[in-house]
Amino acid sequence: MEEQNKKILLVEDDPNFGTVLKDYLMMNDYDVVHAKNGMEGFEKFKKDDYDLCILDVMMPYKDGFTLAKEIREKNTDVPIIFLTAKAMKEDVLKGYKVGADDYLNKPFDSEVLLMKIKAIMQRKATDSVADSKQFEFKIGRFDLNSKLRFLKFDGGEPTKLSPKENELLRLLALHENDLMPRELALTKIWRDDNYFTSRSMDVYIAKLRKYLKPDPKVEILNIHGEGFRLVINE
Amino acid sequence: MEEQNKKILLVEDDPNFGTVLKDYLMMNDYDVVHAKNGMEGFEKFKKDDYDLCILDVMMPYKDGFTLAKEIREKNTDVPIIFLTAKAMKEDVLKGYKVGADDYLNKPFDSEVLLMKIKAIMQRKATDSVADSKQFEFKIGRFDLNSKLRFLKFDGGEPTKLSPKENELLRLLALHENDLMPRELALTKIWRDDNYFTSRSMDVYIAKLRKYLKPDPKVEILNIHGEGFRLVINE
DNA sequence: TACGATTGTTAATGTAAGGTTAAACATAAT
DNA sequence: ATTATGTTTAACCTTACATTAACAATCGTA
Repeated sequence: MEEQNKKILLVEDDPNFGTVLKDYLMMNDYDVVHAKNGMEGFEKFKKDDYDLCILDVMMPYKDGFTLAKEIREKNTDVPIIFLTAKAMKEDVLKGYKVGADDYLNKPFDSEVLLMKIKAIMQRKATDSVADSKQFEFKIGRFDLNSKLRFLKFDGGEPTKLSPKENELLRLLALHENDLMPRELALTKIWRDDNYFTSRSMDVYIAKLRKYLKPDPKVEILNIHGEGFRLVINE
Repeated sequence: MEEQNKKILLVEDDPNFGTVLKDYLMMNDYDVVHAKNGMEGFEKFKKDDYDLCILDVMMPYKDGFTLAKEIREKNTDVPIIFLTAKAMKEDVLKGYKVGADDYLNKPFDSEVLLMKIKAIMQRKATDSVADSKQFEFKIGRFDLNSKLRFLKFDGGEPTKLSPKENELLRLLALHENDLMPRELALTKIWRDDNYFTSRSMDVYIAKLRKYLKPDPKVEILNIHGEGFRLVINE
């Protein structure tokens, strides 16, 4: 069987540098789509599935961080590498907050980039495959479609879920009847674990409980100090 | 209950820098073990489980890469961050080859390190492997699920247990029919052995006895001055 | 058997975590 | 700009938990 090449979305406004980098990556057996700015980058991202995004931070109209945020709203898993002009601390911190997997200061050594890409791809490969491609769940009399972000009761009219509602319910469903640790949701969905994100999560738990009320057999239980449990009673 | 802190192995030969870094990490709620060289680092690594290793590259006797290799032989999963004196390409490449998750050039911003650590831990949190069997016990007609913290009698409605109740009953179950020394529970659960914690433990023993009353064959006996015994009579 | 030390048990207290609602804030859509 | 949508923060209340105190019962042994 032939290995499908990994797909990379490269968003870089400098046409020369962008082209060179694209060619270099393609020489190393990656499929590369090159977008010249943030707008275009987002359009291309929506149109296809990528294994990795490489985003320049400094771009006109829409900078890399803003783009990353938009990408994260569509897809919480895709790895992101930032290219920054200089090692600004602010940039780095902002990058990690948006969920960067790595960042690189320009100019950088292309071999180093290659290694970083390899390391990240490897990480993704070893990440539990189980939760990566699961987007449809049966929750008692509900059907959750996590890709389209809606929840159907008895096959009736779907309720639309917000991104956070959706992610949280999906995480709970992935751990059905089992503990879903607070920390897991906070690091995966909120990307930060502090008092406020924790309270925010509680608010979302309350919202989900409301959505799930129509089926009395479905409950979200709390395990004090640990997390929550989505239980389907028989 | 108190969150279990993440454990970090820090191997850094510069005593000043090492101590400062250790303190900084500990201030940010990580448990840090500081080894002063590669040898010591490997010894410490073998003796305990760590969530992350931070290795200085430049060290006498055994450099960071060699150490990383040895660590990788024992454990293919633990994340490793390298600290390098300068951004030498060779180092960076070598680091990734050994399976580094990230690397940082000295001097670096401590906040950046913190973000990197968070990002890595977050990645690992995804794995969430549940070794269920260590958490389930049969105690006479009871079933204790120590992960979800509940106790079922004859498969009926589960009783919720508090963290301390749960831990204590679990310890007793681990020593079923055998002595569970006071001191063990106090050091493992209360992390302190004094008059008050001891009294607190007695209170919890009383609570457990109440929970276990439905099955007359199950008792918690006291061994004066020694500890307690969870007995299942035939 | 008498006394101090240990254990059994219940209740009171203080603090932390969680439940819920609404307002404030932020951002995207129109 | 205005509206709609999504998220965070604030506020207030309830529940859960651990500790401590108080007092009774029991043990071990002098």
